Amino acid sequence: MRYDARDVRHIRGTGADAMDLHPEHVLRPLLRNLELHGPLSEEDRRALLGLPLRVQAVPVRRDVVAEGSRPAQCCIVLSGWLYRYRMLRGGRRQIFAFHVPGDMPDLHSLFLPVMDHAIATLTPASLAFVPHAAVRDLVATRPNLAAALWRETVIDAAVFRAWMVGLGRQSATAQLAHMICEIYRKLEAIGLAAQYRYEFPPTQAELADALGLTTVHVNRTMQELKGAGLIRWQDRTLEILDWEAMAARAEFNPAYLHLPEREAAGR
Amino acid sequence: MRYDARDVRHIRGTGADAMDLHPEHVLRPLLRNLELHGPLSEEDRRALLGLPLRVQAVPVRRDVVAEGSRPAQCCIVLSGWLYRYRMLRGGRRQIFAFHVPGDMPDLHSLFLPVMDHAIATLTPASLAFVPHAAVRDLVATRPNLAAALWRETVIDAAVFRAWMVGLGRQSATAQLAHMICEIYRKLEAIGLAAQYRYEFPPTQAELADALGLTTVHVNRTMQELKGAGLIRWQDRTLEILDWEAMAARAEFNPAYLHLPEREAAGR
DNA sequence: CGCCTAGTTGACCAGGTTCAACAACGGTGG
DNA sequence: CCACCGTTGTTGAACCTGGTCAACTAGGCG
Repeated sequence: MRYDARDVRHIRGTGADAMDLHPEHVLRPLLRNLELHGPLSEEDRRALLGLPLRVQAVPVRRDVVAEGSRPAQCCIVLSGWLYRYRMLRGGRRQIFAFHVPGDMPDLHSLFLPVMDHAIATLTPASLAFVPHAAVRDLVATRPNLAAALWRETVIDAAVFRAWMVGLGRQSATAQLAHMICEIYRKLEAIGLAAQYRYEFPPTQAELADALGLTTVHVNRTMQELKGAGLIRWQDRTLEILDWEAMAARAEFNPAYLHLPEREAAGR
Repeated sequence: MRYDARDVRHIRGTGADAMDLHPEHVLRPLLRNLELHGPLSEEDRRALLGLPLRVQAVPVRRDVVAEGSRPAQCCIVLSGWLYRYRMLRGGRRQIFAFHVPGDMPDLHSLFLPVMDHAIATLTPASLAFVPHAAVRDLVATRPNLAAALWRETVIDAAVFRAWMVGLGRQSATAQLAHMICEIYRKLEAIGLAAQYRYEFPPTQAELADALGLTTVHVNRTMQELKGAGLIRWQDRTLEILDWEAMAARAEFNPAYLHLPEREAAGR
């Protein structure tokens, strides 16, 4: 679990594949995310879809935004997974969040000029970049969109708190189970998972840095969950075999994700 | 470090002392906070000061906002310390943040209808409550104020991330040292601390729940810092005797607090 | 005076780490 | 086509940071 700085390269000039196309459907997951909490007006939706985008394919394990940099744009995940992390002395690393399609992992950079952490690709990913100026315009003129985006940043913080509980006060097993439950609910909400199965690309080393554990212990903890018949995990695909038992072990209460009630009518 | 639910009472009807006065100076610390990153226009400032406030004194160790509640107002800390926390089965507790004068600890409730954690007083405190409707009006009509408040929520999240690093990847000593450094810089920025001294009211049990440790270990860790001549702590007053050594031990880099550069001219 | 809270100390214990070796796999180049 | 190598995952054994339990001290306050 030691990392070399060279291990993660920056995307500039490393084979990133720029694309100029701007199909409206690329923002579908983001829209779905923003509208989880109530539909946007047709005007708001048009304003959002009118944002100037630069779509770019980024290979696996590249820094998209470096710690200490001063971004002039925000990125939107179109496909693939990203993660946010910070490196410490001695190669230690803490991962703060995983991001999936529809997320804007550096929306906060609109307000904080200098990045206090980095963002990198966990898988090959397709990203859309929007200039800060354009987003600033949008939120200054469209209060409802501003509210929807603000809410995204605030939910982000709620997820941080949930992870803090795991890091500070839960056993390795509970914490890992919690993460597995959380990711399922998040993916399910935007239509990227169903029937308790989803693609789960992190390596055990990445999981370890998210959970504050070692790879060795993640391995053993994962085996415990498998052995107890709670999950299956092969070929990057995770299946939750016993949701109730997992949720109980994790003390998982999805309130913090602030998703719409699932029994409510509609989507 | 076991807590009884009855240990923290809700403020309603427990001797909270309502006041109707509305002196403008009560918002001084909040204004100072919002203007750390650039002055507000005279109009924005007036709009902020024009918010309808209900000022209330709250005794120590009372829930101000309960987990699961649906706040219809935000609170502003005028004096005293608050903390945000979540309880788990078996009396475990994780504290997410300490809040000092000038903070709005539940600003996020403007967007998240149900509280996923609680807020309580760490010391007797004086709070100002503002109806959500009034804040909503404010941010809908005054984009610059909206941006300043949004930034507050986003800095909150940055502090969560710093704590996650401590919880996940630092030794007890480093983590405690980090917290001591962080609080000093925060208080200093709003003029509540200077010369490396400040009032530090948390008990060791509260520190333990913030750091993900036990009171016993907090006690020993604190003695280690004292023994090494790095800090002094008596009568709720903390003094950092060797800032450089503390910052080194904590790997403290204040960038995440997003405070103005201290060498820059001005205030 | 008595009680409650906060802090302190010691002895023992355990969850998770460290170190080391190895297996499985996929990609690559000769 | 296969040898080679890097990455990822797996296992065992020893170790250590921080937890648990329990007892005790020191204030503060009614």
